[in-house]
Amino acid sequence: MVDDSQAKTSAHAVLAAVLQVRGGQLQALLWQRAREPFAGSWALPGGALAADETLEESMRRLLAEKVDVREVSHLEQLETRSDPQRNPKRRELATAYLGLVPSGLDPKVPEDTRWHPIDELPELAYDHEEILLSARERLRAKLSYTNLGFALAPPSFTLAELRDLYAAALGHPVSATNLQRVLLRRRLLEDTGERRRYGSGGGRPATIYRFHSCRLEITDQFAVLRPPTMIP
Amino acid sequence: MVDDSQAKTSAHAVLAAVLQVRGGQLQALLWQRAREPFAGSWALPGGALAADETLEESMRRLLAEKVDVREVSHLEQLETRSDPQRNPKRRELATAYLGLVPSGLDPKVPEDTRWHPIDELPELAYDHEEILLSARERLRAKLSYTNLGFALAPPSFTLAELRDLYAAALGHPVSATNLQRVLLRRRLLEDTGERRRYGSGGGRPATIYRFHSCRLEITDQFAVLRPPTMIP
DNA sequence: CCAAAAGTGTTATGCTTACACCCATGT
DNA sequence: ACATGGGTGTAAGCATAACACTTTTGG
Repeated sequence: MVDDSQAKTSAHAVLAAVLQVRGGQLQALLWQRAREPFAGSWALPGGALAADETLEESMRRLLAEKVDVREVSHLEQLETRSDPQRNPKRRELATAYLGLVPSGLDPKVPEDTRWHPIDELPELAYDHEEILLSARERLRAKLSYTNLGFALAPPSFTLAELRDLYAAALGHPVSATNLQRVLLRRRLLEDTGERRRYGSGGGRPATIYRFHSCRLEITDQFAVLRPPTMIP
Repeated sequence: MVDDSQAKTSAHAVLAAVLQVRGGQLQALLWQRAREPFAGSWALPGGALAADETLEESMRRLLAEKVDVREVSHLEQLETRSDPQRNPKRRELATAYLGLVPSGLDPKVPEDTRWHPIDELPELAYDHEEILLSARERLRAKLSYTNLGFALAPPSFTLAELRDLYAAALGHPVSATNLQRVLLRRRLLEDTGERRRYGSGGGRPATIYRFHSCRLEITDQFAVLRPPTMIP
């Protein structure tokens, strides 16, 4: 039971699926392993949990070696992987996180580290491909029912830009018209009052928006089976 | 200087928030601690992860000491807790699971173990109250957009019975009329062809239904920002 | 015939998509 | 003027909530 004075111990790693929309594609931050096991394969950033850290503190510390942590706009725990075979060298649990970096930033990364479009992944080490794909699922779901878009977008943006971010993350075309209506109705977006002209060629200047809040909020409480309305 | 490539190790526990609707209330399975720390407080069932198990295998093994595991209709990972202070005696990570037991069963449980209505919890040990409440949130959300009801319901049931289960789990009144429409539209329920009469007194015999599937399925793909319909 | 419980019909509402149309700007 | 992209108006579709009404049983 819990009080077994004999504490079982095991190595514990943290891993991050760090995602960013770059060049119109959803991309993941990966580093290439030089040593066995999985030499040559690509891996998620991460490392070992230290003695007096929480998992999230550990994740932020380790991520700092790859990207400027201040540039990570959102970090949330995904799942803890525990297959005894997942690491061929030793028993190791790994807790995976989803990290997001706003579009437009280009953090300096180490030599062995690169962004990879999530649709054309190289050979990945361990169970990292599964983790990456489940991170993408989580992102897609939360884009629909929370304000998580703030974590993909720069501080301010036009609707066309935001539409491209959503389309890249969701993997399907998104209509700027309808995106605007949904996000305004939910009061996720604010008009900054500014306007921006597109590069060359004509066109009406676009309204520049920002997200009203940059903390995760559930904005579309699951519609179904909601409590009865109390207004008589 | 310590070689950092050596794996950090820490004790790892698994914990289950086991929920069941009994007597019209959502209840949680808890056992009362006899020893320090938290002697007298109530705790979630769980224990230490063994060397060659996955977390889920470990969870099922430890749960078997409390309830017949065959009676657990659903088990899913929630979250891994890692606050270094969460266990005052030693550093310990804990991975929490949500377990569900169908209504109507009454598994034999040990002396120190009892069901508690989740609305009137006793003093709980460690961070177990937080875990329990987040388990309830997860259950409530998934009842709305998946077929998870199968895990709360007996093999067959009338709509009035199912309505009571949903109401207990969701914590608000549910209309049998509308529940029927939603679940039939989504093809979650099947008519068994049988009918059942209520105890004494009149009343039309109710149709007996069963869930079409007893594996978790997402039935209400988040409505918003879905891909454009391809039908011209 | 009446009470009780189950189930169906109907309407209203709200959110979303689709698409046509109008607006503002550069060349 | 006209091309280009931004934004609004509007209608249609669909799922759900609310509630009245019908059906089926027992007494």
